[in-house]
Amino acid sequence: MQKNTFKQKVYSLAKQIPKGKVVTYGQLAKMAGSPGAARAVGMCMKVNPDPKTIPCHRVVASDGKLTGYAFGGVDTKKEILLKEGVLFKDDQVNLAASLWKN
DNA sequence: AAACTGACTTCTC
DNA sequence: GGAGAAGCCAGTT
Repeated sequence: MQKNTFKQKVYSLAKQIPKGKVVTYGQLAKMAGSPGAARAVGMCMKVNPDPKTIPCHRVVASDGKLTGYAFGGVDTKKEILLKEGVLFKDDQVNLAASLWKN
């Protein structure tokens, strides 16, 4: 199936996120080909068909804030990112050091 | 096909 | 600086 929908692009990009790095929804949406579709990106993560291959926990808000991730709350998400080697700034991710740049 | 929803972003008060 | 409202995009019902 060659639908190549926005969702598919988002998944492909999410899988390419390197360990110890994070990306914002707006950034991901822009890479997917639709800047401003941050909300759509978030929805794609929610439907996340392969949470094992799609590190949705590496996707954060524009300010590096941990949003969503109902697996246990932002607390669990923060722990995971911390183990990945992501730099944290209190309750936010240090985008200055851990923001993934394609 | 139309309307509503949603893990967002940005502006304004 | 914090809280509230409006806007934009894609998906689901």
